[in-house]
Amino acid sequence: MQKNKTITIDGIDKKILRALMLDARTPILEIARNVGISGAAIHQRLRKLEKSKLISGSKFIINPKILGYSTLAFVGIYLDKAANTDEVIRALKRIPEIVECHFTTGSFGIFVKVLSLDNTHLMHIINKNIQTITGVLRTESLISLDQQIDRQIHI
Amino acid sequence: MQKNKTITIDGIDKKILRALMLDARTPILEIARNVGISGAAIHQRLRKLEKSKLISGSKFIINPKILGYSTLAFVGIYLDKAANTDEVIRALKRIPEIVECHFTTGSFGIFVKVLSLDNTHLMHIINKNIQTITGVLRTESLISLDQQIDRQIHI
DNA sequence: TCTGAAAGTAATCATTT
DNA sequence: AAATGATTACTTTCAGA
Repeated sequence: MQKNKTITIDGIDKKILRALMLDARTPILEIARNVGISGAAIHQRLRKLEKSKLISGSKFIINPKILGYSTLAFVGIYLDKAANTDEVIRALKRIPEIVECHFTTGSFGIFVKVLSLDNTHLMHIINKNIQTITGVLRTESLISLDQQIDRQIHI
Repeated sequence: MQKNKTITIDGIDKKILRALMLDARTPILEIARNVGISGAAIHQRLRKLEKSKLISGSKFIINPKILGYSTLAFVGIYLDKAANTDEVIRALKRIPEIVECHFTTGSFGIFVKVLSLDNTHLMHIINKNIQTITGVLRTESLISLDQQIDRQIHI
């Protein structure tokens, strides 16, 4: 168990975070001008926020559609009572189209988010890659026809 | 409908993308040294990748746990046949704890991802904020006990 | 598509409040 | 603890190969 110290963030921290949550390459000096302190001060605040682990990193966001990945699906995976869950997770990690994987409450044990080229490709991933894992009983799919919201927690 | 031109990316583009997908503030010159071309050339390639929309932006990633958001849940929302879906989506956008929202195939019409402080808070969001929207019949929740995979499409 | 040079910006550090 | 100005390293743009 990790003990995460709580942190107090003021209005300046919020402005810094809001700018960088939208665009990780927002110029520091632009933020500095907006909040009225020096670039070096913004930097020190960023280091503090990173140290507190409130900022867990930064990423360039890739648009999967440009690579032909047009189908997004959620797949619930029902596991055998005797299934070795660690083994199942390890097998799921080896499927690159799986971008999220959760242990969940409810009827299925594992819930994954899958990016695929099309429905045929999705079917292949489910039938050939997921269903063949030892311990997997059956799956239930939900295809996202359109995503309306994609954001982070509000600060 | 948006027409996205397909793009050819070579090994250098892949190296650039892989570095920046892991850390959006990786120095361009560090990448330049790794791949053996100038910083200016990396820059031009980045502009090409942005223009193609393969790169759809960059973000600082906030760790919700540090802000006390320890419960992640997926909620399936069943809609009335007569529901005004645009109205429902608009109402969902006003709930800041909803970070993803999808129109989906299958029994429920809408599927959302919710970040909440704890189970009590989640219950409040479902009962007071989601169930009260006109057109919403009932909901079905799935709580993520542990997330094992969180990544982007493999390049 | 690449390079090297020039101008602007980021990151670090010693120092001050 | 949080800010600043100076210094070094990096990013960005541009003319030209």
